[in-house]
Amino acid sequence: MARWEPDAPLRLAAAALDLYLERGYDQTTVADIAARAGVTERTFFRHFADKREVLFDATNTLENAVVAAVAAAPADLGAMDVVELALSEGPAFLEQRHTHAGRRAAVLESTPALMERELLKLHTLRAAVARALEARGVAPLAARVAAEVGGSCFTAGFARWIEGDADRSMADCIHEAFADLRAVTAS
Amino acid sequence: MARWEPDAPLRLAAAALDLYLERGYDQTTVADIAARAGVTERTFFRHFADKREVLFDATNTLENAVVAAVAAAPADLGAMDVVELALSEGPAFLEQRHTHAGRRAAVLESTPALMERELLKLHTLRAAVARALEARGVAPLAARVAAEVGGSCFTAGFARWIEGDADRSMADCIHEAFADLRAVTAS
DNA sequence: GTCTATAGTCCGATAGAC
DNA sequence: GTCTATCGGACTATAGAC
Repeated sequence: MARWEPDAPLRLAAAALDLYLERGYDQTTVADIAARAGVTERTFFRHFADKREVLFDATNTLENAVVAAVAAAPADLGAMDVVELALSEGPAFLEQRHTHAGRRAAVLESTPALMERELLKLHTLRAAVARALEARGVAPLAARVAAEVGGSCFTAGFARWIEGDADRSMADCIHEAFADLRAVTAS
Repeated sequence: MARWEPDAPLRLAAAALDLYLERGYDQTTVADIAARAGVTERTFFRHFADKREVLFDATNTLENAVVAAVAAAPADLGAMDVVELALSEGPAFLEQRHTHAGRRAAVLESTPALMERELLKLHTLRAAVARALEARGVAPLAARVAAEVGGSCFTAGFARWIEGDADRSMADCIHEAFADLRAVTAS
């Protein structure tokens, strides 16, 4: 018999999301989260830097996956196509988590403090994509533009995926956002 | 003789920027800022919601100015041209504050907590621009794309203005960023 | 695991301006 | 009298230090 229940970070993240939804972010204390997960307050801060970061484990994984996908894209693709491919295929591991993503998005939307963190993560994601493009030989300015615009399409497509029903794939929704952009900018 | 020195918010904002530069954001307490401005801690929190907000007074003014400029733009301009005009002419009041803007940007860049807030403000600015465009009759999707892309150009142009010497106008730098975008997306 | 500093809130009191 | 800006102190929670 183990001395502790395993997967404390997982239980903490689940407890935090539940509580943020039930009673709101501000009305939830770290002590509440720790108690529901069956650990002490101190344990929470050992796994997560602060009360916000507990909702962003997948976001950090996402960045690595997308950067890897940029590097692995076929050599003959243009910068914008590389970005579209990386941002639609890279985060494939999220496809299984439609319900979770929706619950998480609901909390973010109603909590400016969490939205701030989300925007910072997306900002560093764009910067990482720009660097990965430059590593492929894309000119710095073009890399930055592609990363910025691609990031916006990712956000828009992801939002559409969450709002829709579970049977539409995230990759489809993101491709659709890129297609919308092309249609609008063509005119 | 008044009971207090006037302009407590101005003195607080100046003291905060100075201290954040001198010893860093984390190493500065609200009590430090209040003491340097000659008021109490309590007064700080009446004027600013939190320790970050003290650097964002101008940002809030900016949003109003840009939204007004969108509404006031000539009726025959396309969405993207309206955005370029509003984001280059709207914030004219910042032209006088090149030095201040540079000092502020230096603090933001080295302080993630402040960068988070900055990104949130830019996010709400984009959303406000999109709404203002829709009010002009621009289709929702096109309005959102124009606001997103325009926001990126504004950020890029503003950064260029800060890095350059004081004699280049902010409006010029922002127009240049829009021109860069057109050049890149044309190919 | 305990202790402590700091952020941020709430209540009330005070004093000048209008 | 009303409005507004200040100050004082007590209080909770976050987050980091020891």
